[in-house]
Parts: sequence; C-alpha cells; structure tokens
Amino acid sequence: MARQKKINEKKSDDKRQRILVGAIKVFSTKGFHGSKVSDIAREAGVADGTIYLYFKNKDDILIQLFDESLKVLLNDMRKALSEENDPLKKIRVFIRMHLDSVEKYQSLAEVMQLELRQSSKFMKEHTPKRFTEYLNIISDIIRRGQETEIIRKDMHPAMMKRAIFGAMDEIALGWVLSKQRKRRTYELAECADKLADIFLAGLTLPKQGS
Amino acid sequence: MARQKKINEKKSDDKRQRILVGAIKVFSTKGFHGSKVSDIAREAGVADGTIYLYFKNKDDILIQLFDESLKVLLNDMRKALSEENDPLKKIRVFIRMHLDSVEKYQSLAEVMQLELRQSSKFMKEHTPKRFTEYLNIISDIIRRGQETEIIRKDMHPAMMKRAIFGAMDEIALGWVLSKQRKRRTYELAECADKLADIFLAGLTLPKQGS
Amino acid sequence: MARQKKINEKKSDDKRQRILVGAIKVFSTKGFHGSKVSDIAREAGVADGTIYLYFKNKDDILIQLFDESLKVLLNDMRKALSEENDPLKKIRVFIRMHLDSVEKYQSLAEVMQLELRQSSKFMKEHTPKRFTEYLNIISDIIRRGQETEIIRKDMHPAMMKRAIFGAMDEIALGWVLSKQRKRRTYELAECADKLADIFLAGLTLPKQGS
Amino acid sequence: MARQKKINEKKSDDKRQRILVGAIKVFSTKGFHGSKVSDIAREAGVADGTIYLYFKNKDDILIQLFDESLKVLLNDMRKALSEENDPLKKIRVFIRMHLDSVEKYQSLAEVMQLELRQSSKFMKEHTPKRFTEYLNIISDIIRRGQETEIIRKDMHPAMMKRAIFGAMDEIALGWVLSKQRKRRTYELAECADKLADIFLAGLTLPKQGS
DNA sequence: GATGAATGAGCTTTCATTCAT
DNA sequence: GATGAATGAAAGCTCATTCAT
Repeated sequence: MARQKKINEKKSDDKRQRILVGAIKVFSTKGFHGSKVSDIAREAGVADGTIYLYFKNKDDILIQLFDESLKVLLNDMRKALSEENDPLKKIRVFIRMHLDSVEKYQSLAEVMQLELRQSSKFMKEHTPKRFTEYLNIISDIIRRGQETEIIRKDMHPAMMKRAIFGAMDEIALGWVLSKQRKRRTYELAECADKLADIFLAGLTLPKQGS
Repeated sequence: MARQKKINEKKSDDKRQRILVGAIKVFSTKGFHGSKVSDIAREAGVADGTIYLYFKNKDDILIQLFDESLKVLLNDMRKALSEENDPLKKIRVFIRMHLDSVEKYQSLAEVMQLELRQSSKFMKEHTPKRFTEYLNIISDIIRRGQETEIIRKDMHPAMMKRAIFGAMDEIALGWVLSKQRKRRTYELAECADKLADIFLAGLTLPKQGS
Repeated sequence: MARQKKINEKKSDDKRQRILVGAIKVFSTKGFHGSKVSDIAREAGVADGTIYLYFKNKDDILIQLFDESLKVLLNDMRKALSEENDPLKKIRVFIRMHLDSVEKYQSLAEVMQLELRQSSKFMKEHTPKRFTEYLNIISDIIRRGQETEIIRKDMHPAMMKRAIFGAMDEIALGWVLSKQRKRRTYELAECADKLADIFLAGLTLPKQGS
Repeated sequence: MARQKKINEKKSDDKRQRILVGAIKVFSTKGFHGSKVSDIAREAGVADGTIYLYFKNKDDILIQLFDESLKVLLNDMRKALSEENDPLKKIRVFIRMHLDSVEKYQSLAEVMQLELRQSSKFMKEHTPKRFTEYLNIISDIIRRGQETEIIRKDMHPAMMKRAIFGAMDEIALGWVLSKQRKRRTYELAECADKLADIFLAGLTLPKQGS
C-alpha cells in the first residue's frame, strides 16, 4: 500500500509539476492577469478542474510557484553560505548567487519581477514565510557581523536586508525589462560584484565624505 | 494672486482633481483591483461616466496619479538639488528627500508601492517618461561625479540608479507594510542618512576588505 | 412680429435641416446603431443638446428623416401621377419614379433600406402615416382599375400594394448592397420597366400557364 | 430508432436547441434589441455564460437562428421542387411553400421579418451563404426556363429573384403586422396563388398593354 | 483522481439625454 | 434659443471555480 501510495504521489507530483512549469510559461508570456486558468491547463496538458486538485485558486499557483522557487534557492543559498565564514564574504556570495539565479531562470524571474505583485493577496496578506526567511538570511549575516565587530553597529539589520534586496531586485527588474526591450546596458554577473563592493564598503567603514 | 489662480482653475480641473484624490483614498483602502470605478466616483462625488471625461480608463487613473505625483516630486527634487554642488551631497539630498516624501504622502506612497504595478500595462508598455527622468537624476549625478573624479569610475550609472532607487523603494515598502501590520522597526528619516552613508562610502572608496 | 417670427423660423429650420442632412451622412456611413448623437451634432455643426430642441430622440431623427423624404416623394409622385389617367400607366409611372428616387438619393436610400428598421419603435409602434399613404397610392390605383374593369378583380389591392412595393424595395436593396460590394448586376432604370411589365401582365390577364 | 436518435443527440445539442427556441420566444416578444442575453438564458433554463459556449455573441444567436431555419426550409423546398419539372410550376411551388412556412412558424417568421435586420452585422457583413442559396433557387429556375424558351429572356434572373422574394417577403410582413394589430385583410394561402399568377403571367408573356 | 461543461457574479464602459448657464 | 459638461442607467461578456460523471 505504501508503494501504491508512492506511485500515486509520483503521478500527482508530476501533474503538479507540469502545472507549475506551464504556469511559468503562460505567465511570462501573457502576464498574470492576462492568463486564463484554462491556458495553464492546456499548456500543462490537464483539465481545468485538475488544477484545483493541486492549487487552491489562481493566486495560489503564483504563490506556490514563488514558494517553490524560493525553497530551491534557499537550499542552494544556505549550502553556499555554509562554506563561508566571514560575514562580508557571505554577503558577497549572497548577492552573486541571487543575481546568478535571475540569469539562470529567466522566465521564472520575469514572472517574479513583473507578475508576482499582481496577485492581489500576495503582498498584503500573504508575505510568504519563505520570503521572510530569505530576507532574514541577510539580516542574520549582518547581525552576526555586528556581534563580531566586523560590521558597523549603527546599521539596522532590518533596514539593511531591505536595502540590499531592493538594490538587487531593482537591478534584476531593469535587466529583465531591458531584455524585453532588447537594449541591455549591463550584465548581471558584473553587477553582482560591483554591488557587493558598494555594500561592503558601506557596511565596514563608518567614515563618510559628506 | 489668489484670484488669478481661481480664474485659471477651470471647473473641470477641479473635478479631475477630486477624482484623483478620491482614487488615492479608494486605491489605498481596497487596492487597485479591488476598487470599482464607481467607488472612486462616489468618493469624488461625481457620476461614473464623468470619470471617463477625464481619464481613458481605470488604468489611466493610476498612471496619471503616478505621473502627477512624480511631476511634483521632480520639481521639488530639482529645486533642492540645485542648491547643492557636491555630487555626494546631492545623493544624500536625493535619498533624504525621497524618503521624506514617502512619509509625507503616506496614502499616495501606499498606492505607489502596492498597487501601481498591478496596472497591467504600467511596467511593460508604459514606463512613464517621468519615472525614467526621475531615475536619471541619479545616474546624472553619478556621471558628473565620475567626471570630476569624486566617484568611482567603475560603477555603471545605469546600474547605480537602480541600486539606489531599489534600496530606497524596498525600504519604503517595508515601512509601509510595517505600518499596516502595526509593527514598525525603523524610521524613514533615520534610514535615509544611513542609506546615504552606505552608498557614499561605496561610491567613493575603491578599497574593500574581501 | 410676424416677420420676426418668420426669420426665426427660417433660422431654426436651417438648423433642423442641417441636422437631417448630417444624419443622412452619418447614418449611411456608420449605420444607425453605430452613430452617436454627438456624431450627428458635430456633422451638423450644432451642440448635442440642440438636437433635442428639434427632435424627440435619436429614433425620432430617423423617423422624421423618413417622413420628410416621403413627403417630397409623395408630392412628386402625386404630381406625376396626376398627368396620367390609365391605371396601368400609373403603375408604370409609380415604379419608375420610385426606383429613380432611389438612384437619385443614394445615401438616403441606403439609410432607408439598411437602417430604418433598426429603429426599434419604427416598424412596430410607428408605421408612419405617410408610409401608409404612400403604399395606398398603389392600392387606390388598383382599386380604380378594378372598378373600370381594366384590372383583374380577384387581386386584393392590399396584397398587391405590398407585392409591388416589396418587389421594388428588395430590388433597391440588392442594388444598394451591390454598390457597397462593388459588384453591380443590374441597373435600376432598366429594372423599373421590366418590373412594370411583369405586374401589368399579371394584373390584366387572368390566364396563366400552370 | 428512438434510442439511436437519443444517442446521437449530444447533451450539448440539447442545450443549444433550448437556447435557440428560447431566443425565438424572447425575440418575438421583446424584439432583438429589447432582449437581454439573460432573458434568453432564463427562458432556456441555462446560465448566462452557457450561451457563450454555443454562440459567439448575441448577434450570433440571431444569425444561427436564421441559418438553421433556412437549412430546414432549403431542404423542404428542394425536395418539393424536385417533384416538379416545369419551371413555371416550380415557381408556383416555391411561392406557396414559402408563404406556408411563414404561416406555420409564426413566431420564427416574426423574428425573421422584424428583428433580423436589426443585427447590425447581418445585412452588411454577413449575408449568409444559405440565404444567397435560397434566393438563387429562384434565379436558377428562371434561368432554366429561359433556356427552354418558356420564360421571357429579357428578364434578368438576379432582378427577378429579388422581385419575387421581395413581394413574398413584404406580403408576409404585412400579414405578420396585421396579426399584431389584430386586423387581417388577406390570408397567406390565397396570396400565394394570386402572387404566382402575377409572376407567371409576367414572365411568360412579352405582350403588355402600356 | 480526472474531467470539462456549466455556472453566474461581477465590472467597465458607452452614450442618449438633461439642464444650469 | 443654444450650449456641452455632466449624468447614470444599462448590459454584454469573461473567466475563476464547481461538481456531476
């Protein structure tokens, strides 16, 4: 019976997966509001109703898509960070890895950048736990750095996590849009290092020129 | 002068204004997609149809709201910046002023942060000229600073404008959300200075420890 | 004062006329339902509201247009018919004149053929008196012809007026449509005579071959 | 056989049929423009949205209703005509059958007579193939008759098909309207024969008295 | 579990008509 | 009489979601 169940799980998981993959394609092509549930169903090769066996509603597809992606990213990120001890180096790794992922999963990134916020309930009611976790990796690093006197203590970690994420995110948005407009002015890999330079300089040195 | 102004103020402009003000209130309460055109009409004290004398459609209300607000902000910003010569100081002024505005026009900021991107056509087809202008203020300052050897030359202005704006924007978003959840961890005024510290340190000093 | 009034009447009649002429143009271009009252107003060079000083509503424009045209046609028709005594010749004159008018006032005829029936109240509630009058010219001729033993007595005049009018009307419709499609298979002038041949043969001879 | 039929009858076809029947009733009562889609849905016992599974839009209901009816009429007509060889007799059969159908399907005829042309796209863009076919039956008969020297060769078949159809159609209209006004002056069955007399006399004899 | 036909609430937008000026 | 800004009722259509099979 256990075996039976496992087989079924696999089957269903396959459907769930196909729906998510279909959703990425459809959302990135038509946008969230422009996509019909039946579009996703067709793309995934399932019936409309089937989607509701795996997802609560249309919003939920986007949310789970986001969550799922973050799960992978969180894993990768934690593994990569565990190989580094220096808080400053960790920050550099974080930034580099985040922007690498954007480049690697372009369609997905487009959806995240452009469509995610269109899910009405997303930002307000449902800031997903995992997103908070993801941001908190940054604040944790900073807090650790402050404890070991490596990072300026007057920088509020909750503020810094947003500053760093916001900078990356907006750069990623610019990159995604510039791709759609076929005019690209900067490459993400290069940005990652420069951006890390900026923040590391700012976080370590209490001196400023103005 | 008051009289002069009154003459210039067409009756129609009054209605248009009332609709925009009503829209801010309604959007910030119910969200863009949750707001019906008739809600805005009621709030503004006009008939549904009247809205379509001044706006092409519901999206257009949001877009014009954004545009209008940016017009004011751009003006104020330019005036403030013209009193400063040092590129570094200009950046500090920019950041401070931006976050001050968020604090000053909370409802409007909420709409900008949470609802603007939900207008399907906004980010993709209609990145408004004025928004580009606004961002370009930053890149112009940086370019000037690079010419006068005050700012690191290896920092791409197009990237930096997004990094700075993104950091501010995400901090503002966190602030807006924390207000809605009634848990506030940082104040914007303080953030502005810290954030400026970070970027100025990063933009001036090519040295970094890792 | 009488003179004063006459001048005013002229002025107003001019406006009324301009509205009617504008309506012909607009209706024949966009169709009745596709035409906005404001389109007609613009075409006529008057304000929207002005139209309601001369017409009860949009339907009324079409109805009066129809009525007005019929008034002219009725006049012309009666004059032409009065010069003829023979009922059979009168019928020939009637058919010829009707189709001539269609050719002469093409835009108007298009409106009559294609748009008139779209006025919801037209066919049902408001078969205009003058239209009845117009049709009755035919039945009167027939009745007269029957009294003078020239026309078969077993042909119901009420039926014949519709048969003759329907034949003419459908031929006109075909002609109007063929013009719009730029493929014309027959000319109206020729039709008129052939059609008269048909009906005169049928009305005079009780014999038939099958 | 009954069972066979039941199997062939898809559930969907049943719904489609109910909508069409409901539409006849609603259109003939309230007129095309006076009917709301939801009226038809209620009459058919389906949801509003269901209608859009079977019809493109409101216009399409009318068009398909027309087309469907013509399909039946065309079939019956062709069968009836195939039993007749003489072109003149065929014409008589055609007229009789057409007017019989009007009498038999009164509600449907009312819709055809009064509402069909109100579908904005009907007459202009979408003269249905089948209607052309229907009219062409007449012109074909005439052409055949001309080839066998039974019918006058100077009568343009394209004109005659419209003349005959127009006469029938207008007589039918008068009959439908007279029913609504409860004053009936002629019966269709009688008209059919008289009308055939007229046209046959006119088509066979080139002699006329005026 | 899977299906997809059916549902029906919901909303933007149009435009004939009015009426204060 | 003339204007045209303002009105607001009215309805077609979409599409996320359900549920009988």
